[in-house]
Amino acid sequence: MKTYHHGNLKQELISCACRLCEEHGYESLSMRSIAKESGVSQTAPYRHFDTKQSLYASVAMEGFKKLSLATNLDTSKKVTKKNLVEKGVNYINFGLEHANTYDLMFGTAVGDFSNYPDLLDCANDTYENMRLSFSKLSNDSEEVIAYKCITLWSMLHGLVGILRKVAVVDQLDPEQTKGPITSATIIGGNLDLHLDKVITGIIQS
Amino acid sequence: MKTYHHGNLKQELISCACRLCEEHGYESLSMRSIAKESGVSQTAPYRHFDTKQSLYASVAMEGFKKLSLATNLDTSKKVTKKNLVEKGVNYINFGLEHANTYDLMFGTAVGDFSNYPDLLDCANDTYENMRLSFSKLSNDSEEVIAYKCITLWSMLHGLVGILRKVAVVDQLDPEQTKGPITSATIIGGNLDLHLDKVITGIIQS
DNA sequence: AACTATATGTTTACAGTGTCAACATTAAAG
DNA sequence: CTTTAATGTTGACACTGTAAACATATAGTT
Repeated sequence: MKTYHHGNLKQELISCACRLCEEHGYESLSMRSIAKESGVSQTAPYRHFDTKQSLYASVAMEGFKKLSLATNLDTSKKVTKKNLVEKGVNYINFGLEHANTYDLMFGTAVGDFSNYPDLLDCANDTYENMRLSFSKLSNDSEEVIAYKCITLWSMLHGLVGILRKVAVVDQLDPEQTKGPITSATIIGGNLDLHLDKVITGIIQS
Repeated sequence: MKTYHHGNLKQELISCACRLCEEHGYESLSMRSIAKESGVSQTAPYRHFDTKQSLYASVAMEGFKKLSLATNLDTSKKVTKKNLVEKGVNYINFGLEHANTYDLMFGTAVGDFSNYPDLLDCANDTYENMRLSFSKLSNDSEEVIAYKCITLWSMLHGLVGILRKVAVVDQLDPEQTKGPITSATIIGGNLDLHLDKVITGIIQS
């Protein structure tokens, strides 16, 4: 029984877009394709999203929610270095497993987040948990904590980017003549150890 | 005097594409627009680029050449930590000043570099200079050097990404109630100092 | 120098895109 | 129950990537 009004179209469009983005990347995501996928006319999405970018924003927002779910620490309790390393591992894994969504969240496609207050809030939550984590770990001033946050986040974000560029990092030396450490080496067994080192350094800075 | 054959079309298409990419981002770059800009028919570019992606690859390659120019150290001489910090600063500046091109170089738009051997070579050069720089700095094994390269590159790459996300980092706390350190603080006077700390940590690792 | 093959450019065409305007139908508010 | 606002559809426009068929100039061979 098809009704003229869908009833829950916006939500379906978003989850549909999230799925397609996740699977094929946001670049191969079209207003029309999600409309078709949702069994609705080509221009129906425009009743819910002014522009394609604002749909992107919604997908990115879902991404930040998932990222928070996957990485946020319980900051009501005490936070240890081990917790922070765990958080880092989870962040990297999220970035690698949801690579296409991650691109949308940290790329330029969405544009200025301040145009999408809800999205900004979600991104804020992610950052805020990291800030709180550091503040539960030691007695640093807010300046130092902010500094450590940026340093760690950069590190994690960069690692996601570089690890994904297997094409750049591993293929740089396809025959392994110059050194056996590839991104796979770090991804494989040594990620914890690597992050432990890095985070130790940041904490002490 | 318009001749039927352009004479140097491929090069002009590339430099045209580089300029447009630099100015407006690769997403707003079309085969047809660069054709028009070069005063040639819509499909002429297809005599030189099988696909839009292969044009992207050429633009990205130019990017890596420029990146190497801006950041490569003279590895015939001894390399100091100071040199490495300088290299880092230059890398960050390149990433921020050529943000749009940087996206193309490190994003997913080009796809697998191994489809574009010339591009792969250029990316290789960039990495190779970093490898050599570390190897001229100390007597680490190739494993350790590779590890340090990935760590530093991740750090730099991540910093470029996060610093650009002023929307994420600064706007996370627009009113500066929680901490005065913003991306601007690091970009401003403290980038050298920051990189010095980070690189010192990497060298000692 | 004449002829041929190849590289390079043009025209035309097709399917897909974002987005707008005009219209249709339903649910909500009075 | 009537009006209004929300939600959906149809049709259209300008733009995109790219393929096919055709045109012209350049390079190579006799």
